[in-house]
Amino acid sequence: MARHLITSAIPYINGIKHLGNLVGSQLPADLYARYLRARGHEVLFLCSTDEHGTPAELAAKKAGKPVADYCAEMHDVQAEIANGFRLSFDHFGRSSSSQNHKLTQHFAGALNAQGLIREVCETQMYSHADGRFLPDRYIEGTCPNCGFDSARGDQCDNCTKQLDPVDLINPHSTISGSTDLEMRETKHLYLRQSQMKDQIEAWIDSKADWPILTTSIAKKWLNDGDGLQDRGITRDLDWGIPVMDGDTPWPGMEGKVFYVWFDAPIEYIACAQEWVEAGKGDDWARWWRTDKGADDVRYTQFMGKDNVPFHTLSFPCTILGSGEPWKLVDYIKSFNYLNYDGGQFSTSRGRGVFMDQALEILPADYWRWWLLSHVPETSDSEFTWESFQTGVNKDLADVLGNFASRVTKFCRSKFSEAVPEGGVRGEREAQLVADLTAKIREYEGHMEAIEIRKAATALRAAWVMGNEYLQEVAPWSTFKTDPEQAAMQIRLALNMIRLYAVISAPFIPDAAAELLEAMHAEGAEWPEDVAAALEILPEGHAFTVPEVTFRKITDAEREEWAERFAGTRD
RNA sequence: GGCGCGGUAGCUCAGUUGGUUAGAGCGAUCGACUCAUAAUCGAUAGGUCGGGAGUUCAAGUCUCCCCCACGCCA
Repeated sequence: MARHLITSAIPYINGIKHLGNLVGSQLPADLYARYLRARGHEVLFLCSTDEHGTPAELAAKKAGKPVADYCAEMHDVQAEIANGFRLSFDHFGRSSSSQNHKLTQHFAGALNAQGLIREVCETQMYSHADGRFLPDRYIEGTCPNCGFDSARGDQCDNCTKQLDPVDLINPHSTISGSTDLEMRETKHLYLRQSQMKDQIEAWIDSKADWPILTTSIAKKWLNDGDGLQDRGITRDLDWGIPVMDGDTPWPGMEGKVFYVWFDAPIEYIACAQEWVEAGKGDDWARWWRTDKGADDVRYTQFMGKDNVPFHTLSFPCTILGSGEPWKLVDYIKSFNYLNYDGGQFSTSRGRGVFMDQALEILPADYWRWWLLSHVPETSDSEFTWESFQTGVNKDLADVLGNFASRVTKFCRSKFSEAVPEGGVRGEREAQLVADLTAKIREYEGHMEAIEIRKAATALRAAWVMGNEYLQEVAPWSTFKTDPEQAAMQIRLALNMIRLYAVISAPFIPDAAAELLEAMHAEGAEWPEDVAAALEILPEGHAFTVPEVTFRKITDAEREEWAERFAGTRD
C-alpha cells in the first residue's frame, strides 16, 4: 500500500468544457484514482476551477454579474457536471480560495527572498473608457502588414504576422470599442526562470520513464531559442490575487494581481488545504511537504499537451525556487487532443459535444468507456458518432451487458434466482481461471503504467472470455443431460459477473455498482486471487436479474446527434 | 520558416533494446449455436508497414532526403 497524490489540470471557469477537455485530464486522472483506491492504496485526488484572469472578468460582465458571483456560480455548475461524470475528486476546489491567496503570496515572497524575482518596467496599452490595461488580444485594429481590419494586438488572423498593439492602425478595445487608448508605463514582476534552467533540465533528464510527449515538450522549451525565459507573473487587473511579498505589501505593486499561470498550479496545494478546511481530511502537509511525510507520496499529474510547459517548467520553478521542502511531481501523464468528426472541438462555435449535453443524452458510463478506450495517448484521436455507437454497442451492450443478461436469465429460467448447486469444476474451468488471471494481471500492469488504451483492451478481452466459455461449454445443452454440470457452469458464470463488475469499476463505476447490487454482492475487494474471487458467490446465494445494463444506441439517435452537435451551440 | 507528434489491412489502432510466415478490435464474407439486449462463438479476409536512398547477415523498428496531416513557436 502506497500513498498517491493525483491532480488533474484545473479547468478554466468561463463555461462548460467539452469532451476533449474532459478526456485530456480529468477523466484519465479519475480512472487512475479509482483504480488505485480499488487496489487499497491511499489516494488524494484533487482538482479545482481556475478562476482568475481577463476571460473570467469578461464572461462575468457579459453575464451581467460581479465576477466573484459569476465564478462561484460557474464553480458549482462545473462541480455538478463533474459529479455527473462520476469524477471522484476528494476535493474540487477554487483557485480564488483564501488558501490560494495566502499560499500564492507566500510563494512570491519565498521566491523573492531567494532572489528569483525581478521588477520590470514596461509599457502596455491602457484604455481610458474601460478603465484598465488591455491584454494584447483584446485590442484590435487594422493590420499594418496586410490591411486586414480586425487584426488582434498579438497577431493578425489574416496574414498571421505577429504584432505589437502599437503597430495597429486605428486600434480599439474589443471590450468597449473605445479608441481612447494610450501606452502607459507599468511595473511588473518577473520570475527568473532563466536562473533555474540547469536545475530544471537536470530534473527533466532524470525522468526517463515519462511519456515522450511530456519530455519532448519540456526540452523544446528548455532549449529553444535563448532557452528558458523569465516570465511575468503579475498583471494590471482587479480580479486575482493581490501582489504581496509574503504577508507584507510589495512597494510599487499596489493594485496589481498575480498572473493566472502563477497562481493556478499553486492551487493544487491550496486545494489540499481547502480539503482539510472542508472537513474531509486533517493533514494536508503529509501530502505536500517532504519534511512532513510527503517523501512517501507518489505524485502524478494529468493534463493536455497545452499544459505541459507550465507543469514541467513554470510550476517546478516555483516549487524548487522557493527553497522550501514542497513535494515535486513524480510522473506527468500528458495527452494529445481529441478532435470532433474531422475537425476540432470549438467552444466558440459550439462544435462538438459539451459535458452537460453529453450527460443529457446518455449515462456517464457510455462516455467514460468510449473516451477512455480512445484516449489520445500517442497521437490526436477523433470522436465520430459511428465510432462511438459501435464502440458502446459492441463493447458495453453486446459483450459485457449481454453476458450478465444471458447468464442471469438462463439461471432464472432453468434453476432460480439463486446460485445453483451441484457439479464439480473440471479442466476447462481451471483453464478459464488461468486465462482470466493472466488477463487481469496484464490489465493491472497497464493501469499501473497508466497505459489507458491497453488497459481498456485487456479489460474487454477479459469480458470476452466469459462469452467464449459459455459458448464452448454450452450450459443450455449440458442442462438437458447433466443439470449439475450446467449448475456448476452457471455458478461460475454468475461469479464472473461479479468479478467483471469489480475490475470494470474504474472505467464504468455506475454499471459496476448496478451489477454488484444485482448479484447481491457484499464488498468489492480486488481479485488478488482470481480463483478465490470466482467462488465468492456461494451455492444458494440469491441474486436479481439486472435490468438492461447498457441499452444500444440506435442509428436514428446517432444521426440526430450528429446533426445536433455539428455546430453553433445555442 | 524552425521545432514537435504522427503517417502500419476499408476504419480505429498495437507493434519491446532491429531478427522466424507484420498483429488486435470494428466492418465485410462464411460457418456454429440458440441461454441472451437479432446478442454470442469460430474461421477467412493477403496491407510494397507515406515515398526514395543508405547502414546491416537481417529494418515497420537505425541514418539521410522528400511528401502528407496535425500541433507548438517565430
